[in-house]
Amino acid sequence: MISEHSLPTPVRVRFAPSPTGTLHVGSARTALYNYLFARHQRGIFVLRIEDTDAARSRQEFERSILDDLAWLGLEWDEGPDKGGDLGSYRQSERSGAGLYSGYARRLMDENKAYHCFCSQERLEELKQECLSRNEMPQYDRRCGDIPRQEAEARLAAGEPAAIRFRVADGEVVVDDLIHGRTVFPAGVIGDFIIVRSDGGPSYNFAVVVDDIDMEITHVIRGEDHLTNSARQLLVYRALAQEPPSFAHHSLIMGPDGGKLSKRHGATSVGEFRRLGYLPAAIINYLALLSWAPPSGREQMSKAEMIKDFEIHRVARSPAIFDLQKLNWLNGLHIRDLDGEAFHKAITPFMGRAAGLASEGQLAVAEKAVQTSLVTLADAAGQLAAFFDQKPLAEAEEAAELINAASMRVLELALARAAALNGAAEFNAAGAGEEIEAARLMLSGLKQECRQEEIAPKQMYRTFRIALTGRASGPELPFLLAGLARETVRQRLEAARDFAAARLGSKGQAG
RNA sequence: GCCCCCAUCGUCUAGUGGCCCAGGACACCGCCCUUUCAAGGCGGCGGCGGGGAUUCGAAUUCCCCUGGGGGCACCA
Repeated sequence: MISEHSLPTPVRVRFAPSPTGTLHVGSARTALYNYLFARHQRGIFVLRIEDTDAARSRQEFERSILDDLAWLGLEWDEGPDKGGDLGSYRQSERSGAGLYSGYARRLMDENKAYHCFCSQERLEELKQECLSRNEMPQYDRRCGDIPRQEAEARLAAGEPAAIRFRVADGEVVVDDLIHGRTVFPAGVIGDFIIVRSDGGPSYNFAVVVDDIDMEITHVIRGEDHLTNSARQLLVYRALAQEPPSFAHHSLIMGPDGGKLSKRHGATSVGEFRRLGYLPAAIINYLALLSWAPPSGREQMSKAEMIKDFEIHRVARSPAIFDLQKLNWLNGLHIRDLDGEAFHKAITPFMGRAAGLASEGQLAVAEKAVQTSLVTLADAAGQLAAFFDQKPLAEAEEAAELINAASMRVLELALARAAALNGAAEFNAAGAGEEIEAARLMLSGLKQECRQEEIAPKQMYRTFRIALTGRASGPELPFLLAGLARETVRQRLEAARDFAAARLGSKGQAG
């Protein structure tokens, strides 16, 4: 038994997205598992861009994928923007440098690959034939026995040709770190293309060459690649190279059990970012989607995940994406942020509040919402009380102000409000003290009301409605500290006058 | 259709033959705390897909069925 610590080769893993779209949460999870595995083993995490599909690849997608990965905190050690000793990390550049052709020539020379001149149309017919015979579609090897000289001649004459890998009979065993041993009969695989007729390497070929050149030791990717792994294993064998270890994790499903797609809501990292999710919560949730540490802990920091992550503990079955649990974790991580970090995180979501408010007011508002947010984007709604007072005449709740007790509360409150500092008069550093002062003022007022036999509940409710025109919102001490002293006075007076007017007319009518 | 993978509460999971008439978390419901809404605390509801076999004993091993997922490109 060899212990992990005595493994001679340093672990090298890679995340290899193709820049044909933005970073999906499924891909992000693949990246995360690679990252956690690498960091746990003190290995190297490589980022490689698989852009051999020139028609679909776009520069802007590459940039956005890099952005999202960085935002998630999955730093890579080698990559297209960072460089590294083992070559270019963009397949298009590697192809341009001729890195694949040498390997392809070698396979040709050893008769392990051959030129295929079949047309797209013939291939399509072949597929339909197989299907109609209830067989797994595969190439019939028509070009497999064309003599080398004849092939060269046709090539020289300008006939387009792809290069196919000759799949030998037998079986292919994928030894998987998560699934264990799975066996594919080679017969069902069929000779696959390794070099397209345009000269570019196909996926299954480029990946193997890159992984060899980049000395990748472990390939961690989604289960949708299981059959690709079988093909790639064949290429390693043909090239007489030691293959890496494989691990295929399950895929993420939508709530209805089907493939996770846009109709289920947000699916890309960028969308979650804009919706107000914290990167810490996203990677925490994604990790939990099919992995659990021995401790059973749910909320974890990145460092804790790195410490505990072990690939063999990743579950084998598909996992359904559960937004509610992500929401729960997001709330926990928001609450865990210290003042400065929360300020940084929430600022982009403060909307017009940021421009409207003083530094002191902003500081109070932030303290007021941090304990109750699910997403950062929820802040705007919760902050409305600070900035949009519903006119009392329009507020249904204002009816509760029209009675003697409420009037009395407003009088007493008005008398004490003068002693308060409003947020216009202090800065962020003083926010805590002012909130405390507001708390004190409220408890004094409560005592006073008690003596006059007014229930605290009524006092608080009256106060709240008078200040905001609403029955719910941030805690009163925050509201009091967060509004300018002058605003507090005006609103209390307006409420008193409002109530007095209705009470008076009511009296006259009766 | 063929090949491969998977199968514990609604959801994510713990569980590697006896510690499990199955534990935790989210969600849901109730109670408590409380100036509102949250948060927090406490409690409740709820599951080993079915059938065989092995065994003194099976969620755990094997087989079959069923169900779900993935793959079957000159896409990655």
